[in-house]
Amino acid sequence: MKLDEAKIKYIHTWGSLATSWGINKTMAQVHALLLVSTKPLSAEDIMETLKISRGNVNMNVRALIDWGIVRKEFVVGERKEFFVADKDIWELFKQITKERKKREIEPVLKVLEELQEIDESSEEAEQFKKVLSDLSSVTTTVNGILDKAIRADEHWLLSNFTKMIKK
Amino acid sequence: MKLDEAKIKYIHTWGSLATSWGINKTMAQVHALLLVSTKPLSAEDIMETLKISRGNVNMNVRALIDWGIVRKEFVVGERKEFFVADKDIWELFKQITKERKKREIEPVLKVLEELQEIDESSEEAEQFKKVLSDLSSVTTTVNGILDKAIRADEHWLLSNFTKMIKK
DNA sequence: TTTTATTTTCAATAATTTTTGAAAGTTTAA
DNA sequence: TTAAACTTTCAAAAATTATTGAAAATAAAA
Repeated sequence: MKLDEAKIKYIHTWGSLATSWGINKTMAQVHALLLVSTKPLSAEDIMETLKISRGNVNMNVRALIDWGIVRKEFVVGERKEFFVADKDIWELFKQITKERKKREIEPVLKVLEELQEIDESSEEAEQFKKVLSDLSSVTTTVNGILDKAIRADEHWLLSNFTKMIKK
Repeated sequence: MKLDEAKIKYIHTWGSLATSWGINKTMAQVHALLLVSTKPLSAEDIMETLKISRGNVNMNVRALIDWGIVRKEFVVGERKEFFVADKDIWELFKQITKERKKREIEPVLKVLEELQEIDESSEEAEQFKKVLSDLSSVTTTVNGILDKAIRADEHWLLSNFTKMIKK
């Protein structure tokens, strides 16, 4: 396979995969494009490569900046803005995990807690409370594990974690 | 809060949350309904409670069965089918993890591998291959951790895992 | 200043995904 | 068999989500 062909294929594949994780396709493609680019790209560059409008580029680039996985970069002698994605994949993984935790797991926990306040003690009410409390318990545990992963360093994850888990 | 009110709130909240994980809202609501129901429910029951059409119930119930988190159950003296969701939340977590791994993580790994076959060795090509190999590496590691989690038992996760991770 | 370059916004439009509901298919009972 | 009870399918409609593009806003240069 030729390099440019592979890059395009990667960008498009990443976009499709994103959909199943509830992530906008174009947002994933913009990130993929920046990730495999050797130099900072302007809004025009992104528009041309992905064949999307200026407004769309603007919205998605800002969403990526908001997620903390893309940043603006100034290029000497250029007035317009350029964008880059950090090439450190472990950092990327940590950042995405951190954001999804905050945006999606923590709100779940909050709702589950609220719901447990039921002033009823029938058999049925108890069963419902048990389901909620089990949901909280598993979610809290997963949340805790992700916290540790975020604080860990790459080497630790890749070697020790795997070994420890094996048991 | 009153029990029925809390159940309805739980069902609706779960539906909204599902959207951000790329899961159909109604599918999540049907599952939530079955999870907090004390008895098996028929298609009619689900239609009435969630105010959705017969076709919609059928599609989503079958999707849930396909995910392995809902099953048919026969009720004596009744001709039609009834459905139940397993109340074991740890099992539910494991089953969902298993399915998402198979449906979403493993295809990513496959694509990443394919893409690495580039017959070019420029500086740029090497950098691209590095990104792909790092993506593979992190994804493989996560996949492995999830494998262990699936094989583990609840008690192990809730106590030991958390302690081990703390280090 | 004023002009020019660039970014942002957002209503309108397009694309995608979900839902409906009626017809076709299947199963059980009479 | 035939009829009734129930389930499945799927094209059309509705709902949701994403995208466009031109106008407004902002920032830098003349």
